[in-house]
Amino acid sequence: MTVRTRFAPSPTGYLHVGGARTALFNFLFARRHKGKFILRIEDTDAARSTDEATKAILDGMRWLGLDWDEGPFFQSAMYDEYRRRANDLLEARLAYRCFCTSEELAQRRDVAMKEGRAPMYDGRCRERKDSPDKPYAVRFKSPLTGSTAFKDEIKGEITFDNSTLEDLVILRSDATPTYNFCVVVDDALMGMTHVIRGDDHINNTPKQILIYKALGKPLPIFAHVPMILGADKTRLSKRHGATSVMAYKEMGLLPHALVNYLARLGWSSGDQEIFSIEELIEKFSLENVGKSSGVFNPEKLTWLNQHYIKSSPAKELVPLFLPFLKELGIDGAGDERNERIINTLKERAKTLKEMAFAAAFYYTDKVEYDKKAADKFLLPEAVPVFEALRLKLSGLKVFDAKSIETASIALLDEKAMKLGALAQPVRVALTGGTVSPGIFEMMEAMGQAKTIERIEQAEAFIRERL
RNA sequence: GGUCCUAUCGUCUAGAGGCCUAGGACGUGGCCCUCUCAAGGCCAAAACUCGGGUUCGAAUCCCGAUAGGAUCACCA
Repeated sequence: MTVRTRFAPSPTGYLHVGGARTALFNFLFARRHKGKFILRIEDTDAARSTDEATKAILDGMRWLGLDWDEGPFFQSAMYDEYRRRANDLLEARLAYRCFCTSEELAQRRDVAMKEGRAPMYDGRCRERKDSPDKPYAVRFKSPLTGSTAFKDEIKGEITFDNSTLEDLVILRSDATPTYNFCVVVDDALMGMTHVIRGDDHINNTPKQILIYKALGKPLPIFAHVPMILGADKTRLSKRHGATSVMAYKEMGLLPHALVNYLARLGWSSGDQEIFSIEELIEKFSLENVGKSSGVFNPEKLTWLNQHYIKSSPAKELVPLFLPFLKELGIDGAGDERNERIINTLKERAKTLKEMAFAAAFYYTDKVEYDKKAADKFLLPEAVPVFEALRLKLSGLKVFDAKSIETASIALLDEKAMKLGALAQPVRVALTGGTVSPGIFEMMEAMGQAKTIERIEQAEAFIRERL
């Protein structure tokens, strides 16, 4: 039997990191077993579901590279099917009509809570023979005795006493189906072999198993993935910083960095930290998913991002980098220096956004000098050095880091200077500040004409200040 | 409150009864390298929640306590 997994978000907001990890695990598991990964949108809550949310989720999935093989399917398009199945259960007396109103139910719940009892539906409509001409909901008839157990692929054997399971509503009084029913009908009809989802669904599982049985459908294998927590060990939320997948895109993260991070949050393969997507697919297994919840750690994510920026060819980084440059008002598209520029910055940028920020000086016409930097390094005694350097540089036929370095060292020898005495003033002349890539590689990336022009500008600046 | 799940460095984790003086990674501190900043290299501090069993032997198995978390809708 070919493996079929699914990711089934409800379109009530953006794709958050928890959902993304669930999607990733489903994706990896399906790919690992050469199966299918299906996307299904659970939009049975008409009031809270939006098209924007659906689009945001799809965008997030695509950005992460979690390609689905079938779907997206929408539950809202399958209402007739759910109703048909609910009626089948009604006819088979595996479900019944409940005429209690929401108000009555709420009131009984309050009383139960007050008296310290479990706020469960008391089943009073279970054996009703009359059928008043009133609106009704359809309730699933849950067994009163015995227990329901399943073997979770991650958590192991889990058992529930049926007496703790209530008769849940499967069709509301407006004839719309409810979640626990839809999931089962869909997963059964779509032939899911593995249901991999957050462990907040563990408590729903026995109810769903009972419905599978009532429907006469085979059970899938269940795997409940632990939650992702914030630094204070409570459920991850906006309080803990960005939770939206796309927010990480905007911060300048590489999608694979997030994928790698998410994969390692709750899953491991020995001591390995860095995984290509192929390795993830090859090595992923449910048995290596941990049982306990994990804290989302932005620092480690950043480290991975830095790692991938560092090790990606500049060529691949260019198209990802340009939009961030654009945000700074710089259109770098088509600049043939882009790859060289990125190469000078790759090792010192944690994010693409940071990289764009650090790269801005390469593209501007004139640098603005940082006050402190200029005061310290753009001094009169630098002028003759700048002039000499300029002369050397303009004589270079090949303007690469190596030649520039050779020429510069020669100059230092002539002037009996140390490199340190040259580097900082040049750095300020070229970038306006005191922090930058190494000056030789930087000059190469900047280009001969522009480098010389900047040194001239610095000389002019110093003269003006005299 | 009922039910369910979980418990190794601050964090992510390795660990499938002796290979554990508990390993790796992020972060932190120190040193080295060095034209600034990074990157890199080396070193360091840092954990088996507690209590009972089982066993010749337990981080690993069992029970209990404690602590966290999840869930209890005509939401998904």
